[in-house]
Amino acid sequence: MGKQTTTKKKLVEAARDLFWTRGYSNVSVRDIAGAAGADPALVSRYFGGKRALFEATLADIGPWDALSAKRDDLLHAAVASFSHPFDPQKDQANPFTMLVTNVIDPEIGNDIRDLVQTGLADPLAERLGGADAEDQAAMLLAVLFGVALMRKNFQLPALSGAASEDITAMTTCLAEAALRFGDASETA
Amino acid sequence: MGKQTTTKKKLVEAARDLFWTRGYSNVSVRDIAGAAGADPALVSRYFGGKRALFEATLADIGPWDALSAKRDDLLHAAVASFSHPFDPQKDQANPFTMLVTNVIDPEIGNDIRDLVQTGLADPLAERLGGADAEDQAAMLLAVLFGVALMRKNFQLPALSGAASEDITAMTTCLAEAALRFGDASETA
DNA sequence: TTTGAAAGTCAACAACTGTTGACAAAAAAC
DNA sequence: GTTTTTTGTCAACAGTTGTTGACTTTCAAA
Repeated sequence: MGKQTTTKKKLVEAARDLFWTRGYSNVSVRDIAGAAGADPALVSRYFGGKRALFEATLADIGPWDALSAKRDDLLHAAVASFSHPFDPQKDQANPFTMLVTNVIDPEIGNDIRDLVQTGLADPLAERLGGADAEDQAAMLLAVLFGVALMRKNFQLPALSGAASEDITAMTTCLAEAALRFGDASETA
Repeated sequence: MGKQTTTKKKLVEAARDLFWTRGYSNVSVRDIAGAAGADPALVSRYFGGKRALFEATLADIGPWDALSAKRDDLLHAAVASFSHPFDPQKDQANPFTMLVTNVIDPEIGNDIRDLVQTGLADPLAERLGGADAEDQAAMLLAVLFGVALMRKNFQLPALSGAASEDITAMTTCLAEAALRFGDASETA
């Protein structure tokens, strides 16, 4: 178990690859089946439908690992997590980029919003603590998602082509600025 | 002329309202025609097709007004432009939010990328000047688009509900940080 | 070898998409 | 008042979508 690549698993991987980069409603069941070398009918048979296949795509996304980092490494880990692909071997899209690509969708948009709120914004705010934690979390996410948007979606050559260390440095600097808002009375 | 609301103009306004908020491929010609109180066939007849109607939607977007602001007001104008609706009377979506909502689209995505590059990033970099102008422009846009993304697409309550002055202040502060990258030798 | 469940294939369905051509109504030109 | 142009309506088209049911193949258990 776990090592064999069944047709079911092939479908999930093809679905992740396509859904996460092109967006849910821009990918057809036939596209996925074709990429997986399987029959379109198997999607409904195995998962119960297109929607359920997308949710299967989200199943093995763990909690945001940056949240469990030490206080000093929190920013570094957060910035890094936004540029690592989900499966480095297959160079699959980043889960955070996936969120940006699928919020707009009329069918799954609300699920994505919930995911961002309860999986990123809320725990981050709690982790930061303080009176203005919510604002700080929102602005930090704005910086992280903003840079990801420029790179992956708008594909600005200044960021797409640049060395990733430079981008990381600049992003980290902006992220630090985002955490300086509000309470100057940040005590223990 | 210009005052009467012909069916053609109604179609463009309905198309702008829907395309800009829901995204190009998530809106059908019948949706637009229904919202405009017109027949779906008129879209092809008047504009030549769905795609052309979308482009008609972009027609009367002027150049980025922040670029023509004085140096000291540049940031303030830039931040403000990202939160003003296109048509205040109709509370229509913001052109910058429209860009985020439509980059993903397989049909018009490339046009949107071109628009961001040649209409925002390039002129902004030229306006800023200096060796690292491209990086600064990219990071400034990342901040602006990031905050817009949090508000309009992810709809974080921390930003959606907050007083717009507070958001403006925080955004401006981050935008200033984005312009501090690279050349410490910023001379005239 | 026979049985029976699991895995996969194929054609077809209803719903929706953008677009077109034939037609009717209205307005303008003469 | 008649013609002509504009403006709008309607039904239908071909293509794509997700999904279903009937069927065949695979393959392990008896």
